[in-house]
Amino acid sequence: MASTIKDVAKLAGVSTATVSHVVNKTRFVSEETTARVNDAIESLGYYPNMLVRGLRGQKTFTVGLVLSSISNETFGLLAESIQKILFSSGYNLIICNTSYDTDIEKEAFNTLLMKKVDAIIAIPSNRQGDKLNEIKKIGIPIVLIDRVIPNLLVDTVRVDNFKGTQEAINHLIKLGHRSIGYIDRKIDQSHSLEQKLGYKKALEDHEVPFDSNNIVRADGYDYFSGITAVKTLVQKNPQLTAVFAYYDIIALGALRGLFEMGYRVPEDFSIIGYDGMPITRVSSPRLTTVSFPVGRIAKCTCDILFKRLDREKPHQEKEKDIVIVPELIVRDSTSSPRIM
Amino acid sequence: MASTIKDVAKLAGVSTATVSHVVNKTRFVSEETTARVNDAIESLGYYPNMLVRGLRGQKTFTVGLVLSSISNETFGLLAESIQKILFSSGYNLIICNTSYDTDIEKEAFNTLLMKKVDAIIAIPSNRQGDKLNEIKKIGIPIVLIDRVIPNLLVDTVRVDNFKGTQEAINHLIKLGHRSIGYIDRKIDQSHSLEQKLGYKKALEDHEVPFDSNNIVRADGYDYFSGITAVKTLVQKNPQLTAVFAYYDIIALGALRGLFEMGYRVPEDFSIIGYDGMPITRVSSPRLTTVSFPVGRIAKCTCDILFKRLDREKPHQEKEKDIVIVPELIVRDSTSSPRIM
DNA sequence: ATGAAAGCGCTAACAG
DNA sequence: CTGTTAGCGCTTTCAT
Repeated sequence: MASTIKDVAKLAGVSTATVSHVVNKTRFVSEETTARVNDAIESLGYYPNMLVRGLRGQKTFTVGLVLSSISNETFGLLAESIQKILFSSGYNLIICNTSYDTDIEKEAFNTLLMKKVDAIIAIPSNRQGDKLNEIKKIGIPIVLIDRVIPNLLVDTVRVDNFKGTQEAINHLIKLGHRSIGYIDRKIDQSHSLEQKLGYKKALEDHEVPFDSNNIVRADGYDYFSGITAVKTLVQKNPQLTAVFAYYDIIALGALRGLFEMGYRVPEDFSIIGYDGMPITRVSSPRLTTVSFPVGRIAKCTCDILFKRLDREKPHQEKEKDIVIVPELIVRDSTSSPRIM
Repeated sequence: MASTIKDVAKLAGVSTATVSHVVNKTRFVSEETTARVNDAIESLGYYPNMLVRGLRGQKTFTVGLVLSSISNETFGLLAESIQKILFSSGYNLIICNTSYDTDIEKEAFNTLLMKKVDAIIAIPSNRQGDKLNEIKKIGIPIVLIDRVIPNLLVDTVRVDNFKGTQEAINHLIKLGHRSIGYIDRKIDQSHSLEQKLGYKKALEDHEVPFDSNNIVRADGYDYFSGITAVKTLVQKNPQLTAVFAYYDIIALGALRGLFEMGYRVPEDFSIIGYDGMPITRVSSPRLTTVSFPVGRIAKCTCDILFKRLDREKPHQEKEKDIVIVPELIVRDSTSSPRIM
């Protein structure tokens, strides 16, 4: 039912070559012929097939994005920023949610390869080294966001989670906290390991002894996991006066958990989250957090991508490793501890 | 650099037909040959080109999704649900954010047509009737979510926003409120008009006079627009004791605005939002709202899609019009008004 | 100023 | 059990 270049050519009484040239303005066609062709296009509802175009001319103008979950507000914002930038340059985005499942993730990469995307952007799990290396060998540009994978040399835009967390903990220590809990990710990822290192460094710098009992792992990535985690933590260590969570949603859960346990925040307990999600402005008290600079990340990522996509020899250049330093956003969930 | 079926055929010493049949298991190939082909595939890193496959066999296994903004948590959740269902059936999703811009929206539809998607899912603005009619004529299945467009007969999965809002207002009236503000959308859309009708009906049923002064429009679709809107509204009408907002984020802004004006919620003022976003569980007080049943919507949408995509004559069947009734979620932002 | 035709990667009908 | 080949929609030389 959808019409093709042939239909247009026939109706306009010209060759397919002429139609092609009218559509792409790629060589001169007389005004009269152009008009006839355009009329035919209009009346047939002809839309050129970009996929076939990519067959000869290489590019498909499609980019794949692989991440765990787009309903995570931060990732949603990031995906949206990237999509907008790409779209305004004529590219489309195929988004694949992996739901934190390594098999789905691998399948996602495979599908994108079969869809012949021009490039892949990923926030992958750390088990995907082999697949990513394979993709790199095939010659598809890849940009990793906020992840570092051992033995994999690809373009990377990452957030300095070490510094981000360090600053957050510094803030707590300066306020007078000495017993600072830490809610960690269920399964280690490069970014969460960086965070933990930042936590340790801040303690060390201020000669606060590190105590592994102050660390718990949240069961999941949602609000309720945060509630459970903070309760476990505080029951184990009643002397804690503050807690850092690796992710805002978990921190908001912790806020709720503490509320349910009868603590007031920030009077009795301080909380810091991580990612600077818009939602943290809405909680009560508003959450102190560390920004995940979505806009800058999207921009850097697309800049790298465009460079790789435009050049003849996209792999001549050395791999980029852009590091973005996040900022501490101090709000109302942190204050000095009460004198006991 | 990416290898093709020819490369594989050459390396395995067979014809391209054989490779194709091995890949698609579409006719018997001897064990030995199969092994040779698979070895070649492996060592070349061959990924079949799905786009070209679609050239002959019709389908591209790609579906387009057009909506205003995927960073809206509700839409993010919806996009994610849809993506997951489609992916598990072998389809990919191209997501286009329109940023509430009609021109971008039109461009998005055009691009999807050129990408030869098998179907389009959209939550469009109400100005897109012509374009959608054109798409329908071309023969691409379309499913509209939560929007009704005049003079356009296509499959639709919609939420009964009339009933949803009616119930919300009923709830307020039963609590004893008589002076109920209404924060409306900046620009009318079918769903917001339905909401307003539900508001009016509830008032009418309880013989509460309708007063157009109780309605304001929020400037934008964000938190801060909610703050401004509620302030305008309350300054104009100090006798109000409750307010309904067409969208949770606006309601959360209203919550903040009232707080800044010195009102306590729900003691001095009741608020109801709309969409049942996860974020509404986190505010303080937790927001009473009307659920937008994302899971059911995604399921229905994909069911319709699969039916259209599987049949030989996908347009024989009559257009579906599925209506989903949302539920009122009563939480802590509503209570009886104080006796003046 | 325009057309004819080869070829991109793949599938499927036909041939053997 | 496997190969040959036409053709899908389009671009791009080459020709006129």
